[in-house]
Amino acid sequence: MPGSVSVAPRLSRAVILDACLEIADRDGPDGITMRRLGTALGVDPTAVYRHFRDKDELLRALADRLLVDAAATLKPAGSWRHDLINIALAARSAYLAHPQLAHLLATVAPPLPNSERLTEAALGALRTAGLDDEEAATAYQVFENFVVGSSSLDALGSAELAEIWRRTFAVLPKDSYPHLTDTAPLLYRDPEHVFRYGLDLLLDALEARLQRKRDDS
Amino acid sequence: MPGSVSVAPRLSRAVILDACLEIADRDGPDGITMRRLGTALGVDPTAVYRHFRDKDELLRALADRLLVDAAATLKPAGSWRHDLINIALAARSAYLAHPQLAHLLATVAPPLPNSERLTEAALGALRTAGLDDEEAATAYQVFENFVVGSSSLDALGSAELAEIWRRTFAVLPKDSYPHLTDTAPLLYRDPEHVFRYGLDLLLDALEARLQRKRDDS
DNA sequence: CCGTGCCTGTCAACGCCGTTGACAGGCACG
DNA sequence: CGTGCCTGTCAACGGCGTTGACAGGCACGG
Repeated sequence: MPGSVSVAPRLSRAVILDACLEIADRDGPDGITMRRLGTALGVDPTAVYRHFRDKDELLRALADRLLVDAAATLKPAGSWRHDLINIALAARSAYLAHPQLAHLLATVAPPLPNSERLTEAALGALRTAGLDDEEAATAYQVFENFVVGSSSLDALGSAELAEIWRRTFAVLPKDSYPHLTDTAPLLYRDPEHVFRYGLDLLLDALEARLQRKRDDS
Repeated sequence: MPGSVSVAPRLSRAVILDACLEIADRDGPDGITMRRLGTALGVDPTAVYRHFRDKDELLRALADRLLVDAAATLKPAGSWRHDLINIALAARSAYLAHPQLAHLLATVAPPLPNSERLTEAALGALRTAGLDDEEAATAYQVFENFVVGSSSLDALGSAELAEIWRRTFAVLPKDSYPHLTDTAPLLYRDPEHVFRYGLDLLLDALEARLQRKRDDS
């Protein structure tokens, strides 16, 4: 009786991943459940196992899919600084497009083809800027940690959560927490601005180091 | 029959949290399960609910406990730069002491008293450095994102995982991934060094801004 | 034309999870 | 002595990921 008349139709990795995105956007990341996935697809939950070995592989594929757009928009911008900014913003937008899945991106193990393309571009920018391999590798990891860290933290911090923190801070005793009570209203207001500010700090410092290196020689 | 002779003994929040730490170190973060917790404590799993409303509150308490040591070692070091370095290292060590729980620290909602003490200290350092409230708040968030992001990413990246990434990179086609294949052996080798390098970059940039601001006036 | 075998979806079941509600014993206190 | 709270027990709920046996449809070789 079930699936009786169906002639050609069936699942595919793409269809399943689409359904995952819908569910994640609607129910949050923990809403992605084999059973719900089955219901959403009008299919027995275990049918998914014909296309993905297990939930882990499913989530890995989902993570890589999130980076497709980011990797696609990569174009050299003329200066290493602008290249890095573009890469950072592209990666960040992938994280924030589906905030519920950001943690996934930070967690997941290789291979993640589209992530590799972003890494390549960033490393290229740093090397053409003038850093030797050793320092380029180090600086890249700082860059990655900052972009991935900031973005996934921003993704899981909602406006409500920010409000909770501010309230918590505002209520602290003013004499033992003078700075916190003073600046509480200013915190967690504009993650985008914080991100740009931090990125500028990092790039400024890198430029200064390159300049100093040039002066030395 | 069970618990027959027991006169005084019982659970307490502290004992439960100790057991959580043991389990997490042994079985990973997902190993913290009410049932396993019960077994480890020689007690019915649901007994824990007499001390914590639910697992969420338990994990929040656990997260705050991880920060106790970090908050306890806070001492003004004489310069805002050293203060920030100390705060960063203290927070980082809390994350890395129980790597399995790092993600928890980044995720958990307030109140987290010991986290608030760290925030207060960092904000104080930035304000005494000479930043106005607005910029101090922004810079603090950059600082927080960098420290928390780097540390929790480092915590979940093991030596084996790093090796997997390096291998993945090394195998990529050299003509489309020239930079990645060149520098692959240098990546993910020494997170501690990367962290210090990144921290220095941020602090250098802040110092430069302060200097420029001083020159302007 | 038939038979064989793979591919894909179905179904029932396993063991784990967090959490609830009713229950029971021990202790403190009036 | 009685009362009531505090804490641990127990059975049960629904949901989870995953497995293995099963069934139908299609492609392909004889």
